[in-house]
Amino acid sequence: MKPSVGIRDVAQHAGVSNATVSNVLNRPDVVAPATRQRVLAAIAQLGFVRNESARQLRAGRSRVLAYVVLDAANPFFTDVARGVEDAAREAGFALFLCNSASDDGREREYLELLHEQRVEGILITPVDADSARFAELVNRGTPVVLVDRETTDGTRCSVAVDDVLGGELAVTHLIENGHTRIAMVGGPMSIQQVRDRHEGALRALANAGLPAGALTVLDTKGLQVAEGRGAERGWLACPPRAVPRRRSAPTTCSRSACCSR
Amino acid sequence: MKPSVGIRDVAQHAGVSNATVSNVLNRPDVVAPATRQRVLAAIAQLGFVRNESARQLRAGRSRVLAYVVLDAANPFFTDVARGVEDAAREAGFALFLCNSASDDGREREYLELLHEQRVEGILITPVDADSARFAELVNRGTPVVLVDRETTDGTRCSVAVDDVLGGELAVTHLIENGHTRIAMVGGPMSIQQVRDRHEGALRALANAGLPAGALTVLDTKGLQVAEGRGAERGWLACPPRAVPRRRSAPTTCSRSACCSR
DNA sequence: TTGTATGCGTTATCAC
DNA sequence: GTGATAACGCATACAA
Repeated sequence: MKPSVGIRDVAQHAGVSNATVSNVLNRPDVVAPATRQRVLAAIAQLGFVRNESARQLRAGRSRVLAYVVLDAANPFFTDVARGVEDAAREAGFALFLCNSASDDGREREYLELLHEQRVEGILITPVDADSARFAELVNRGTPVVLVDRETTDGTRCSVAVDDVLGGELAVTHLIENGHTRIAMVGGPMSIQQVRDRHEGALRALANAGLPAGALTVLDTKGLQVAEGRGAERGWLACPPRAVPRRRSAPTTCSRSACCSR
Repeated sequence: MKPSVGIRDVAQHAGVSNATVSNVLNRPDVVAPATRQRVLAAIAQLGFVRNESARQLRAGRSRVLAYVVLDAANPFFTDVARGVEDAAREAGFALFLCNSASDDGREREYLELLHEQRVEGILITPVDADSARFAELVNRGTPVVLVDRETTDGTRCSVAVDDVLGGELAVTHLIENGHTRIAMVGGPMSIQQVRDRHEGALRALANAGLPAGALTVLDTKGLQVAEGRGAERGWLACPPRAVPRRRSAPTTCSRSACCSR
């Protein structure tokens, strides 16, 4: 266990000042190529690793985002997480995943932790979208985005799949292929997303001038009667790939009807 | 966006010194109940949230662990993650989940980030268990535990399911119930875990004095031929519940043969 | 029991 | 292009 090598050690080893080392770390272009090489060599040789705590304390920023998922075992959320991660990476941010496991206490603890860590932003699929907790964070200056959830007053940032549009697209597709007797398999209707898809399906029928009776709804009550882990966790196997982008232009998901979340 | 309220603001608002505030935060027992209440009130009123960067910089510790999973969408890993999280919580640590997505580059980036963050310990199911990366971390003083993987020289810490024992238990169970013609459905044999289970199955037969021929192996080549997301991700649906504890006393998993990882 | 003073490792502002 | 130096916010001896 090496006695933590700092920026000063590197500086000394390279025969420069600590400021120069900091510069090759943060603004490599401002330091002479020769010295830069020397410093980089010293860094490699000493195995220096920048202390983020100190950096963050001084610099203010953290280059870290967090996504608090409702259930790390739900494929929907892991898919979204994957997309979030990709986007974060591209923007030069790292992503920490936290699993509230649908537990309000855990969620609170994680948000507190993330707040203390001063992460740059938080994505969350909350246990309760209307929780007062988010206001505090936002007031402190930490952006919070609700994922696949909305506050009832619609006052907070959120991204979500447009399930109405999803249902509409699916049924429109069938209609365009000449089908006139269509079944919607899904449920239970107590789930907002399922209701939305149903609404979309009906809208598609209306658009095509078909009677509402053309749609047979098969309520699977999936979440209640299915057995095994899936049911326990509140989902059934399904492979949606689309990841929501922003509120104003929701991504459509042609398979939206397959996933409970 | 409030102008970040610090420990000094709290102190002033409570009419005490910053040291006292720090004490009620870290050693509440050492400060007089009256002042403690006053400080706590000030904290609540001002909405003070301790800056972990500063705390960590000064204190050295971070109270954060990390688990780098190979595939956040694989139920096996989410199950393990859940167990890790529970244990971490109980010990007063928070857990950050990172998803390498079986990508060596991502894994490297996350380890670097975690190193910079000076997390207290790292659990990881690595892309390559023999990677030289772990030595660096361990040298620096960050404990690293391999999950469900081992180095070929067995030199590094690891926790893993004892698949040999799993296979043995499963087949022994069948034998004890009077079965003599047994089939093992699983594969491909190129996977270490599958081979281990097979070995365990054979051992069970031997123990019972049955010929090896009593076991029919049905190699499903699951990971290669299965279609859809599961295959893509390298797993098939399965519900193991057991979580490995420590190396010396591996948890048995009666369903171990159902999950590829 | 509480206050004063110092330093953690880094970044940023200046002179040089 | 580079070096000295002052914060950042908190924890902790040590003094009061």
